[in-house]
Amino acid sequence: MIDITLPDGSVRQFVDGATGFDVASSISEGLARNALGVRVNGEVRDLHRPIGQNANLEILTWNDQDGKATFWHSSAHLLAEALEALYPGVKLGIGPSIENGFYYDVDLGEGRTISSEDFPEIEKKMLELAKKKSQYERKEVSKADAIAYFTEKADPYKLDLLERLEDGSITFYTQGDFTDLCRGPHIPDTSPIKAVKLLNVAGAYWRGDEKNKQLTRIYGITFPKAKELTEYLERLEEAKRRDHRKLGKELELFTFSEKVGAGLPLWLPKGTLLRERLEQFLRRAQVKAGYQPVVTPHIGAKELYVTSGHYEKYGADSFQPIKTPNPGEEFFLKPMNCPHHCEIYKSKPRSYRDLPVRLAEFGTVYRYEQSGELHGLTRVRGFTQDDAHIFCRPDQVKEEFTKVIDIVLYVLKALDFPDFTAQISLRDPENKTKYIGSDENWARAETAIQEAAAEKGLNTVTELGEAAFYGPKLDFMVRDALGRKWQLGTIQVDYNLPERFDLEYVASDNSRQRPVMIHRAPFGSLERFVAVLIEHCGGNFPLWLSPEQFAVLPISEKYHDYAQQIHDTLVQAELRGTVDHRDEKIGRKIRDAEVSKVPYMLIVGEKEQENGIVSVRKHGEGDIGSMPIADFIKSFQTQVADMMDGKTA
RNA sequence: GCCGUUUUAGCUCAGUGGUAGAGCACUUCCUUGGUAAGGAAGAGGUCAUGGGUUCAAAUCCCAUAAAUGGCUCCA
Repeated sequence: MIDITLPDGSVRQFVDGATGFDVASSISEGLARNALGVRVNGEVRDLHRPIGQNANLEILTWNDQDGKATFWHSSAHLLAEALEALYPGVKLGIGPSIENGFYYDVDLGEGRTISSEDFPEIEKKMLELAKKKSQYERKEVSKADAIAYFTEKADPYKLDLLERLEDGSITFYTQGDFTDLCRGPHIPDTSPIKAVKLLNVAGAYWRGDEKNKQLTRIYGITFPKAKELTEYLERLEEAKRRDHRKLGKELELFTFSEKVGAGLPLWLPKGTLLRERLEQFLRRAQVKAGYQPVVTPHIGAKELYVTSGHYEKYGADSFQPIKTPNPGEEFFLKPMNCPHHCEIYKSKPRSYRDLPVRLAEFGTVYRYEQSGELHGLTRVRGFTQDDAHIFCRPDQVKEEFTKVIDIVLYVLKALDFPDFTAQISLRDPENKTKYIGSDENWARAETAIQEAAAEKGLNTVTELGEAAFYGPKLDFMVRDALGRKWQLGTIQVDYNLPERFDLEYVASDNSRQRPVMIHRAPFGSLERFVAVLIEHCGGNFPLWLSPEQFAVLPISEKYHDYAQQIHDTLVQAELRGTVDHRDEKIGRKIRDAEVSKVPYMLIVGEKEQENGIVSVRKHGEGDIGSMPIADFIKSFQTQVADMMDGKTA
């Protein structure tokens, strides 16, 4: 008999050959029906594989991320089965599950292609195969047998994979007429796959190496219920509607010009208002947190980057040097602000009493990103970091880290990103030599980060080996309104630059000590942040950020003077907005203001002019009644203050 | 950077080897209208750029650029 411990802590006994399915059945018939797999002591396995030992066991269903992954991985096999049926001789690469769905890399052979026009036929085939309720059967095979099988099948990619696998660890999975080399696990049979949608076809190199042959990658997603597929497709549509590239154009926030150059955004007046509001917001918070604003040039002499080490590492892949009439003199566009800030630190001797020194700059930097990487505002070649560098003593790292976390949390709250996690990136403990800085300092900083994050109650994920070579870091990953993940703010400890720039402070014992440097950017970059914000709020910005907070809409030109008067009063109260002077009917003016997502429309005609009031219409909600202008201002300001948590106007 | 796709008016997009199209936006006029599109007229294009094939190219071919979906990359 084996003892099975369930997630609620209860322990049940089963016969030796018992499977996850038996455990699920003993709990409830419904659970057994919906079970897709099991997690045995943390390892995801097939539902029908004997457990074979005492274990902590969890039944995985569609509601579990690992359950979904298993479902999608099994769907990838189903796709492969369908492709083999429809495209005889197709060679298969790999077919994993991904965050939303799965893909399979295939080699169709010379002259054959698949396009989205072929999807319906493949989808139909998949559904037809799924209905057969074929079991996914696991079989352990010897390496020799496996090689024989795929040699027979003439599948070079599977043979390539097999070369790297050890005998004794090889398993095959078979469903219907299809057998694949696969570690598993899989769902019990194909029947729960009820809704299938192939999404995309793209090229991908075998093993991600461009020297290898390019395979056709087919992306798809499946669901146990047709309704869920419909909802998923609706979410994709919504994401398209919210695409910052589309909204950026429609709301006149930013543009690109081929003449100016790829990846170099031009901020339009409304986008600039938005961006400046964000800057101002953070600048105020930073002043309160003891930061000192600085300004540094957009270029730096080559020597600066030789010292920082960036010349050696990135020089050849960057924008190339700017030459001067003076032979041999070279400047680089700055790819980051840190070296300049190091030089500011060095501008005078620093005492331990002076630390921490916190230098902040909205610094515009230029990086020559690969042409295929450019994407709207999220990946550009010129962008502005909300950068700051904190130079502190090693014993201050934790406190400084905590304070930076406070700023990031403040930003996320004010901008309405309630759902986020923090990723702590530490050294790879197996490979300490590839990192710069003393073991002691690393240990200290890593502990400091973990403690600071824990004390702030952050929901964290720790990744070993993800640290930069120069120090550990903490990245904030937000989830937007559509549930997509974005990396935004970052906090990084740096032991490298203080060393390279020979930064020092005089300690209490008059010795020279090395400060620790902390890089941090709560937004990451203004470009990227604005892009994420646009998609998060679908262009309906928080009131305090909205480039155009109100539009005064006169009923006819007889009320233009009164409308202008209202506008001027609001501008005096530091609200931003316009008067719609066009010779159009009120319905038209309202429609246009709604489309451009203006939060408040103030309609003025005879009635308003006589009584000295405005009729207020709220975006997306409609008429909310008439009031004196002072009342409107007051309610407006209260709303803004609430959003900012009363800390900033 | 690599592979695929795309590029026609300010925007969104039709279109065909033989005189360049629509809707919206824009300009002017009519209309002075009360909570999501009033009417009419007009103006606007080297069909991304450069080559080639052809009697004839926006259309077919090649190159370049940019955008886009992926891959690789991201100090």
